[in-house]
Amino acid sequence: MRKLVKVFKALSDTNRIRILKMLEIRSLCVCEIRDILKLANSTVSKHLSILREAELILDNKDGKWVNYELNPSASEMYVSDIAPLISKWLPQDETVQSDAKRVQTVDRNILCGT
Amino acid sequence: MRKLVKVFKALSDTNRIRILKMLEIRSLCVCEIRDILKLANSTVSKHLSILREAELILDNKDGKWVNYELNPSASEMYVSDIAPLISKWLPQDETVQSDAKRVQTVDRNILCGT
DNA sequence: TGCTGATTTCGTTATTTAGCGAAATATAGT
DNA sequence: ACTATATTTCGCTAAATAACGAAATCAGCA
Repeated sequence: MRKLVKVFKALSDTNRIRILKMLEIRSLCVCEIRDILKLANSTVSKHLSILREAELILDNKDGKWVNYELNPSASEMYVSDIAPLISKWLPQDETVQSDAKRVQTVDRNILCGT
Repeated sequence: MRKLVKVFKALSDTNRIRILKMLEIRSLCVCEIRDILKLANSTVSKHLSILREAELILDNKDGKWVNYELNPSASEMYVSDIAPLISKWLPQDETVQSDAKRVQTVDRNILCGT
């Protein structure tokens, strides 16, 4: 029960839903997400830790970057069960669609180091 | 998106999950739920209004009682999509099981009027 | 080692939420 | 109309949450 509620809490925030939808496209680092969501780094990092605590995503260190990706383990709920539902319930959400475009073009090497 | 987040928020509370699981068994009034959850009437009423706002449940007036039931409309997410997932993710949760027993025996005519 | 840059943690603030009891509302029966 | 009772609304408090900036951490590189 505790786990279930933790997952739903993780899902009950617009920015975290946007992050999950973006990670469906490809894995991203904190500063790429920060640039798209227009939030402070620390805020994005907190959202990511909430999603990680709920075991919805994984983090992979790659040098100075941390790549976040959807948790692919079959035993986890999100990818197998929830993600299709969110897609079903969010048909053509404008924000999600514009985020998706940004994900295609965003480049961590240009973004960061500001 | 707003609707989606509202549904997840409604689902991200242990007492509200318990209420939904109980309503899968039969419709209940506020005081029956209050007796099982051991919360104040006003608190239960608030939880029910959150679930109703998310369109997960419906209320039917029946004299002085208000019967709450799962929203059966096929277009609504909970019954068709979420409820099966919760059942899958909450196999044999102790609290849910003991709530289910209480639902069988609880009687509004005895409970209320204290 | 020391520097730079990406990320996380810490401390703070404003908002939201869960809970309660008391007061208000609504309905059934006298 | 009056009373009893089920439910909702209101006002409040305590705890949780989202956001930020500053400070700390961590990895690569000179």
